[in-house]
Amino acid sequence: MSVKLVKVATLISLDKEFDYYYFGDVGLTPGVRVLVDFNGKKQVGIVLRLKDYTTSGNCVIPSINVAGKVKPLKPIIGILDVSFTLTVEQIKFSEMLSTFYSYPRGDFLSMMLPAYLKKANKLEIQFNENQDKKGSSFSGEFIKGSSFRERYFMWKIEVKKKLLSGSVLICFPQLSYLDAALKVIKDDFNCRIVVMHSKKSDKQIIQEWKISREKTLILGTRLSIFYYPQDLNLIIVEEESDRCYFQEEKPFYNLRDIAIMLCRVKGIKCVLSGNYPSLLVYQMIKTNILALREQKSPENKIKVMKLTGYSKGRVMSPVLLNILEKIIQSGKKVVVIWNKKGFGKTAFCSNCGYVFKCDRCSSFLRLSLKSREGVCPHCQQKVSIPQICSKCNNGYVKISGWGIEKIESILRKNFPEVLINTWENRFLNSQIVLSTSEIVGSLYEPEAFDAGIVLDIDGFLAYPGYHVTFDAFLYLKRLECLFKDCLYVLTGNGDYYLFQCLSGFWEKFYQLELNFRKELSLPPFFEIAKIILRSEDEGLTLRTIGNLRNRIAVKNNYVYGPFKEEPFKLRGKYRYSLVIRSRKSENFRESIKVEIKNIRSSKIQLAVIFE
DNA sequence: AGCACGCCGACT
DNA sequence: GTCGGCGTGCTC
Repeated sequence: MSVKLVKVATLISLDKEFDYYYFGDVGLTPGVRVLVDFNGKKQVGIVLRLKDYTTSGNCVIPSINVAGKVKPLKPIIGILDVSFTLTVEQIKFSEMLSTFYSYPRGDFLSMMLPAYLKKANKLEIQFNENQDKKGSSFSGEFIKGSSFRERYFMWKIEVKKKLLSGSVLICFPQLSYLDAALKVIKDDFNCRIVVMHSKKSDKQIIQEWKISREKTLILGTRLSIFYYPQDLNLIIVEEESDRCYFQEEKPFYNLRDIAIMLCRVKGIKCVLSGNYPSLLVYQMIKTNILALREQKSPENKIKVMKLTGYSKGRVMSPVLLNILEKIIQSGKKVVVIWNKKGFGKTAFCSNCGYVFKCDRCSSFLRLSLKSREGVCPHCQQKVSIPQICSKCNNGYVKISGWGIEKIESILRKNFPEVLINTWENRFLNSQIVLSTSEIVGSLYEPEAFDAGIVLDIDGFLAYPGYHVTFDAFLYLKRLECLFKDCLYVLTGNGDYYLFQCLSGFWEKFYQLELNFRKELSLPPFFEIAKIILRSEDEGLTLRTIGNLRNRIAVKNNYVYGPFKEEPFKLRGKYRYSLVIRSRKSENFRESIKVEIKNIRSSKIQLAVIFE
């Protein structure tokens, strides 16, 4: 029996490894979870490496030198795995991620373990050998198709082939997409299918983790990549351009980047799939890092309707009514898209001007005229809207602005014979349906609507931020796929370059947008970090972000803010943001992370968006 | 991540 | 004087 020196990684936010000792030869290999006494507490750690301990002098208890002092080592308290939890490759990969994102390895190891395995629970699975399968070589491609079904038929054969000798991971940006896709996919495969996402309980996740260690088709959201099995053979990233793939909380990763990195490590294929690529992926296509496989889209379905004169700025314009009239007369069905639920935008007292709001958030309520009630879209809190103002007891409460219910009621007056409903209350035979942008998620699989009319794209474009134009392009292009005949886009800014690029050769828009980004020193040519601090104490938040701003401004000339983040108050927390711009450099992200490390007050929460 | 230690301002 | 918030450093 020999004494082993065991190098252990903790699951806390640290890169350091700690030494423990262990008497014996069996049961310990890299990747095994062990229980150790860490800082007086029992903690789960991962064995990184083992060494034979050679006694120096006549010490019986193994010890090490820490800063010149000899410290006795603590023993490994227990071994939690029958074989191992992480493979050697996975440990190495956590180190790669740690380097790439300049964030401690412990955070990535922690992502790789299901919650159940982070606690001192035994894992009784016997894995054969800790040897990772490697593919022959990395390759990447972008598959461009207008609907999920279309893209699916382009990569389905590949998935079937790869499943014969390993596992395949298909990632989705949101749960609703995953659910819709599962319906399409599930009957085509007779292998094991596992679904992985954060809405599942810890118990469900560990269950799925256990059965997905080999030859499994895994469908999941962004976290699922951290649970990849060692026989992973192919990764598909659906709707690669979706912003949901970026995690705004530490350790700040983007699933698309990790997917490509992992495929490189394993020498397997990575398929990015989507309606349109992100700007970054477009550049990767242009530089031949990714191949492009494109389903030639059918004829263009977007019609830009310029609003001028009387119609400009109006929701109920003659242009809208004319289009509806034509569609209804031809016996077709149409969806009108307006991005505000409820009856109106604000409820306020016509006497004292008091605006009714949720007391935890500063955003607009979803206002119902019938129940005279407002529901907060963020925290679901209900606010009653009285007839007479409850603040001044003297003045009618008015509901102003436009919501889909108001549009619905006015259209009913204009088209009394037509069946008009909101999206939630639609019937199979509804002729006009009023919907918010929720239609994009729920109609991942197109339904039987002939036409769509987008009413509020000008409102969308008015939102501050350099990427609204690009986002609007992706949004309209996604909507375009949902309708059989036509998508009408009503705008008062018909000369804006976005509207010139919605039909014809799609790369034209990418070229123009990239030119603007280059001229204005914006991503993907420059880097941007947006830091958002939030806490219940507004003064503290502002002070902290002010200090942060000053510290960053010493080294970086391009610091903007603090800004009030919209919504400013969210679930009782006040939000301020900073925007930092920098030339592309290796250490930009790292320098930001160094600065935000100091914000560790339990009161203040932090989000960072890197672009 | 927690937790201890130590510094500095507010307050009976 | 001392209580407590919070910045800093450490964990084998």
